[in-house]
Amino acid sequence: MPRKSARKTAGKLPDIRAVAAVAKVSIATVSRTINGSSLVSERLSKRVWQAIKQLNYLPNTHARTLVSGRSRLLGIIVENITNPFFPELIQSFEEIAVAGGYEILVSSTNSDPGVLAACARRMLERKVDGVAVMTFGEEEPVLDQLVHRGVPIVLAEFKLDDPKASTILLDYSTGIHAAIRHLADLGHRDLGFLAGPYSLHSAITRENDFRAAIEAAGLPIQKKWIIECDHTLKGGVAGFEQLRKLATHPTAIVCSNDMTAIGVLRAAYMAGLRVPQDLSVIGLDDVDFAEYTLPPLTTIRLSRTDLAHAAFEALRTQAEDPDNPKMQREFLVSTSLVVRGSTAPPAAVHLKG
Amino acid sequence: MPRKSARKTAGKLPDIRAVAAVAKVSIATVSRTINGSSLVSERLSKRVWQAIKQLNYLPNTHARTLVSGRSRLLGIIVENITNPFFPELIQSFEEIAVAGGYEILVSSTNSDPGVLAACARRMLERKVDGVAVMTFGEEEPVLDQLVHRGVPIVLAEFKLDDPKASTILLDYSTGIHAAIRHLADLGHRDLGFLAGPYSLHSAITRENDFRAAIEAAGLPIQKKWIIECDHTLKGGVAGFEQLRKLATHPTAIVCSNDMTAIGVLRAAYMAGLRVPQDLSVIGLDDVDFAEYTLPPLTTIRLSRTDLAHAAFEALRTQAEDPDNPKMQREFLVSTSLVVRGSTAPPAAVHLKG
DNA sequence: GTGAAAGCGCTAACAA
DNA sequence: TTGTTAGCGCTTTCAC
Repeated sequence: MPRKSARKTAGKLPDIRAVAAVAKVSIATVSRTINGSSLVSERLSKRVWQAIKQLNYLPNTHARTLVSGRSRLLGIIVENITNPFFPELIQSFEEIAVAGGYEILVSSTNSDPGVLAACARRMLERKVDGVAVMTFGEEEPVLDQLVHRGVPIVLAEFKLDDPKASTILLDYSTGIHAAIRHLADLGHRDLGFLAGPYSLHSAITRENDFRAAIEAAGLPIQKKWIIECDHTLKGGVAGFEQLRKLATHPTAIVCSNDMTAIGVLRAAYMAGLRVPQDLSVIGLDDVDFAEYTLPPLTTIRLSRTDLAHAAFEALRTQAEDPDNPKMQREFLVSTSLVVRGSTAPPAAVHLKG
Repeated sequence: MPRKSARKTAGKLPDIRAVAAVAKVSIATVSRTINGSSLVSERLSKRVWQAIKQLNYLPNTHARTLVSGRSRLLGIIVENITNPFFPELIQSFEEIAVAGGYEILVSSTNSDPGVLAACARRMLERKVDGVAVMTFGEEEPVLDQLVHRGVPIVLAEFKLDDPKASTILLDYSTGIHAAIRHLADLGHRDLGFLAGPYSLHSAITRENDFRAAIEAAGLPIQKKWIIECDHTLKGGVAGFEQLRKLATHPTAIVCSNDMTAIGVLRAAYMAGLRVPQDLSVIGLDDVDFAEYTLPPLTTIRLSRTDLAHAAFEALRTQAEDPDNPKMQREFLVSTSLVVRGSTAPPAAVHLKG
């Protein structure tokens, strides 16, 4: 038996040449067929597809990327995959990207700039066609790396003056105003706010919108009732306890995200306070979980699907149509109030326990 | 100005040739330096690293993969990224993989075999060095694709007779026995079990271990108190409601996972039942969340870190040392009981509400 | 419409 | 120890 044949049967995966041989065409025709070029006659195209099926051929993306310069890989960097908001976002992003013919590379930074830089570097090595930076802050140093190499990026809540960078603006204001109005209508006047870590743009924007909404509602702002937390369950517990130590207490607490709110629910329970009778609580995000807390959480919904769509769209247009002069570079995602069981009219007992 | 220089300044990324030119060595030496070959003299190595830094050079992984045949990419396919268990697993897996010089490709199938097949195909195209299939069931059809192409895989709770396939056995038994003993010691005799979907190996194993533990504790098994749910919050609620409709009720419910248990907590609350006074509840997984439910959930811990470690180790050894005859192909991850606030001695009122 | 051939950026075998 | 060179599997001119 000739050597060549022996080697073939020995398990080498079929390549484009093998397909070409079986279909009795050139490798160029195989390539064109796979890539849907209109220049291939139906007759040959049919033969090629048949050969592909017969050999169970899978194109090698690395070879493809090497010559075409496009990897069809999109990076998504999130702040903390352990916060349910992000898996839900990743899930949407993956679905949309895969439907669009892309693969995704996921990284979670835990708000560590070093980790973030390493992620960016790895994504650069993998020649991603774009990166969605969903860290909501601390991204500036990394941006340079990415932008400098001409990789399209999309950021949340942060504008960058570079043609390759897009921004998704989050309109928290609508949802937060609705929340404050809801509370005011219920009769609350004393509102606290458990903020996210100030290192995040989102945390700052949310707090500002809270303050603006309070003023718009004609209510007083109590600075000591605005406390920086860290967007985690534990942080929510800690924030609540800090609030409790004060001489006076709010009758309702708005939280910068759902995790914080769920932490508050827990801490209030431990302190013997009933939600919503003794204390009203509002979250932000509307993670899947929010519907199942005790009591079900009233919260401000931020659609992961919308966010994922905007991120993908921004990246796709940048990657596939980079020279379009009137490309959309700003996207807006809105928020809305979802009323559930954690809000009610205020009672006499305020955080007293 | 010569054309070449103009082109360079025009933004082409530095390649290995550029580094070689700056360092005044051959490209082979650059390659050796990057790959830590011991054959490079310190003098040249230093020059090369300096040139790399100066040019801000990043090796092209696709070119590397193409010639070396190794992508340093590991796939991880999970059942449902929306179940907090999985993000925590992915997080661990990513950390370990990155530390080991690998990148990961994440996919979530939502228990859809079609999606799973598509994932596997995409991973094959990307030439992953291995795949961790953490779907706990329904993986057989896909296995063929992967195994047939010689890609190392690691499965949870499913043995495959192929030299490239490893298995992680989960010892639920220890944790479940401890849980039943805990309940028995508290005085419970009437125990229910909300199972996972029977399409998952894990669900079946867990239920079997529950039955075995009940018998071992000398307690009666009530078949009607064993109900198939689906490992989701909603499923937990539904399972509880089904249980409530029965003529008699268990005083304690063990759940196949934490999501189910949290659903039960929610449903019990809605039904006016107090946990743990009126009903004891035990989960399985010990997701981060479990500590923050109301009341904090007593649960059987399954370490994500251990699981991630085992998966990575299995894949790494298969990828890097495939011919080692005495390679470990079975790994064991254990479970243990974590007692928190959702269990207490039984009261007279049983699920009556 | 189709094919031949030139690389994409890198590793590894072989020479020196 | 270092350099030269032949591809890895594919896309994309450029001829025909």
